[in-house]
Amino acid sequence: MASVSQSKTALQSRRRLSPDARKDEIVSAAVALFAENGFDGSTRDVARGAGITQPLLYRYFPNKESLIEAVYARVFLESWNSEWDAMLADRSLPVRDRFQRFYEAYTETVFDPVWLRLWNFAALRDAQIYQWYNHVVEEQILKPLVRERRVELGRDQRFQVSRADLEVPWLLHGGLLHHGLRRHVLGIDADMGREHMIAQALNMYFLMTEAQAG
Amino acid sequence: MASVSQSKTALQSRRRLSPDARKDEIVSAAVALFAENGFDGSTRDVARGAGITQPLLYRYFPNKESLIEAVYARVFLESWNSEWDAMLADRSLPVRDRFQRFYEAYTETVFDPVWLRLWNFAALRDAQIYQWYNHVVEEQILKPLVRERRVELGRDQRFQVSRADLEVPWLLHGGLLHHGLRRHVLGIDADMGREHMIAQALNMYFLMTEAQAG
DNA sequence: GCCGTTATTTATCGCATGATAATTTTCTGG
DNA sequence: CCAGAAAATTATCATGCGATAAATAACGGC
Repeated sequence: MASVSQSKTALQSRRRLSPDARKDEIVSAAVALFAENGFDGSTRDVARGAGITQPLLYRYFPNKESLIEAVYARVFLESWNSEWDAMLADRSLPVRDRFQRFYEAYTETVFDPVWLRLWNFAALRDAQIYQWYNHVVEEQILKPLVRERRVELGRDQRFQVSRADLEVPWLLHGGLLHHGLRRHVLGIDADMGREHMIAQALNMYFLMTEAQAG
Repeated sequence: MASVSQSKTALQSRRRLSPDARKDEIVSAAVALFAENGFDGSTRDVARGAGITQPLLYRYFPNKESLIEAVYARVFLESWNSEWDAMLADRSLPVRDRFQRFYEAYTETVFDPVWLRLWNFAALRDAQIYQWYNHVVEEQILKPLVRERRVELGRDQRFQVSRADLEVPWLLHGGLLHHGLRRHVLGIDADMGREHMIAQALNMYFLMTEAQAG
């Protein structure tokens, strides 16, 4: 019955992919499953999602932990868009506009339920990745915000950005992230308020820095 | 060997507690374990923490899910301190002072690693408890903030507090919670900045409402 | 078109899990 | 002080888990 064997091929996906392609599919399945069920999701369910048998997974990852690390890499390491750096540095626009645009793009990535859930699961099980990503946020987003705002206000730029300078930016950045989770868990409709929430956060920062300057 | 039986009694805790007391001990053990390992922590580990055997747990809870619900009740339902309502309503103090005090007390409870971790675990597995608690925060904290601030500014109090009025309060409240998690996961030292962070958040709200008023 | 490399599957292990039934032990009321 | 209610333990089951070894089958190069 060649037809059976063919329909079988058609149904249970093509076998014998290149190692790289197979690995990618496994990671994709793991991302989806772990985002839903947390990192305690089983390797059998990952395999089912990838359309393969469970032991094959162990040809590509020596153990479950290394699969989890691959998920981290896919979702967190690769989530930073290199265009964003240019956006934040573009002094042809006012700081407020730059960061409004940036945060609209950034939250489009970061408010994705998959990203949000994995982020929270990861924070609860692995302090290291949380620490690393917070460092990235601080260096790539919050410190540039403080610096660019100083430039705009014509203030002395010789001083480094201090811990105290970052308190308010962290408060607002955290508030936005919290809003993302809230709106996902509560099922808040579509985009209602995302841009506006960002605008409010920036409003407060600009009001605050203005008050300090004057 | 009566002495052996006695030392045994001393070591492995007294048997035959009253049902209520035993139940409380089980829930306490579950709170500690689930906060650390998430709700996938095993019933055997809960039992070990409570100093009992695992099947006994099933005399007090028909299944694991009902134990989890008991943990929710212990940590979330019972976490609201009734004195707080009085604090927020006490018009002998300026709104800013009232909420500064309140948030210092509130974050003392809510920045407890056990509370923070369980809260995040719960949000990821059970939208309902998250929804319920967010409603409590909105009704008990954020709406009172908006209303009392209106009174202080002598503005029209006939209008209900709208979704838009709550955007900024939510942003700041979320920012504070985020700060709590951050400081726990990153192991930030002691109380450094907690009061100051609260003051900053309130500063921004008051600046914002002042600007809108003027 | 076969042949060997290797991607993939089948079979299986040891262990941990949630849950149940039967047994034992402890405390209390008469 | 002892009898019985019930608190607690021991023994056990079925299932699901991460992981490994052996068998099979698909594809590329000659």
